[in-house]
Amino acid sequence: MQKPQNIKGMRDHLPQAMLLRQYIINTLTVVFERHGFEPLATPVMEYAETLEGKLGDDEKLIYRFEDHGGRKLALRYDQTVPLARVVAQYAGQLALPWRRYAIGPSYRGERPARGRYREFWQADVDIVGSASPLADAEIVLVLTDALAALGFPSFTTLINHRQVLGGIARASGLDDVAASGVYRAIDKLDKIGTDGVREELLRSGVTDAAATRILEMVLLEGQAETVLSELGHRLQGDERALAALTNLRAIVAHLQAMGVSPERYALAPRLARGLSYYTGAVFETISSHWPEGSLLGGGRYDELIGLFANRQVPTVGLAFGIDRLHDVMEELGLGPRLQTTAQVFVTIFSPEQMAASLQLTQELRGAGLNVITALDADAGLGKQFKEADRKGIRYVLVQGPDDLARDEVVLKDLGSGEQRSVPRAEVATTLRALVKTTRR
RNA sequence: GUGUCUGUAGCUCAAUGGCAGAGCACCUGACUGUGGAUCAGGGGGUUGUGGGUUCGAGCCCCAUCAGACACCCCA
Repeated sequence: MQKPQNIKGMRDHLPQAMLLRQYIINTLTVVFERHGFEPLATPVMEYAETLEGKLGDDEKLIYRFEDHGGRKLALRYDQTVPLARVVAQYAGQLALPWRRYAIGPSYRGERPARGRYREFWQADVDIVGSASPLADAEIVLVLTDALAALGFPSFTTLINHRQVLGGIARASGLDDVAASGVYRAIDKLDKIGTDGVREELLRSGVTDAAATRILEMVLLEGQAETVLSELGHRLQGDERALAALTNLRAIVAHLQAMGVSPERYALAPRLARGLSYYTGAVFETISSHWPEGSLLGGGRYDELIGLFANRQVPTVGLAFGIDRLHDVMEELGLGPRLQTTAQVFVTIFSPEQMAASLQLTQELRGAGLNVITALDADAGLGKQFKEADRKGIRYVLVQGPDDLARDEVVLKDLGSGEQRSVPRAEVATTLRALVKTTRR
């Protein structure tokens, strides 16, 4: 027999982990739908051609293979390119602007590391068919509400614009080729510090004077308005960069109007982001509890859908990393600590009482409780209590001959060790009240 | 993709190139119409896998698979 083993970078999620993952997914779904986003699902496989030519260097990470008919296929690399395909394919059926969300797995053939897997889940939200900065602001609002709903105590969404980066490169006298090295260098600011970035800039052929100018702009921090006006001074004469600043100013104004706390976002000229399809504003949310990388990232990509459709469809969106959210929440103790789905364990006193126990069980299920029974009518109560305890089920019911005669049920709380007799007719309401206060 | 390290029971780890072990967990029993605690017993291993060196390999060498870390990049 072959040794049971996972494929590199692919993980199993056992029940306890799945319960937290499902909580995350459910919470995100509720928040997304509260903002009117609609669900979309697409296959994990696409024609390789669909995914190629959209990602730049990252394409080497795409899983490619042939099916039995020799078709060249690929596993999706993210949920954004499939969205672009869908928008082009169902153009007549979708009323734009369209807010959609998608939660599912994507695949990248990277070397696995902490918070980085070959199969990973993302929760995407996108607003398709709107170039308004209000759409950009709405995406930031949704992510802020979502992380708050999950209970994150501190996080900051960094906001930048592709044309601010472009302006910084141009102001330093760099062509587009040299610029990509600059973006990569400044994106590492938080990691390698000012001196590290300067070193890397010089190494990629930037002059000392240019490096100083770049660093001056990249290091700008503080109130969004201050950063924007400082950048405005330094990027004077660069039409595209100034337009980007106007755009960012509008986004910030909308965020203020929406009531998003100024602590939750920051203008960050250093934010570069990798995916080559971004054209406008870019976002990334960081948490001090997760120094290794971002919890989510996104931005505006006004040209991607045009690669599939005959027209430009401006779109802005972002993707949560479910696996990273999960890891951080586990470390911080956020979310419910559920061990199992069952809330109540109904014992079977003996074969004679089995029917009564099964009937009680169904009744409780009908009342909306999650209930399991023992499967062995001959097992002693001790064994059944132990099963409930090990499963982490808090409430155990016993219905022996004496209880049946009195039309009562014994309810034991394994958390406190206390037990009491409850009239049979009141068991469901009693349990529902208990479960309501103890759950979560 | 590059580099470094790791892999022994379900888990955490021992074992100088010389008989593969401990603690916890698990199973059975003792005790009450009842879990945790205590006591008594028990089951568990092709040392990730495949080769090689050696009288002899968990230990040394090669390959491979998986994991961790740092680059690279990113969710």
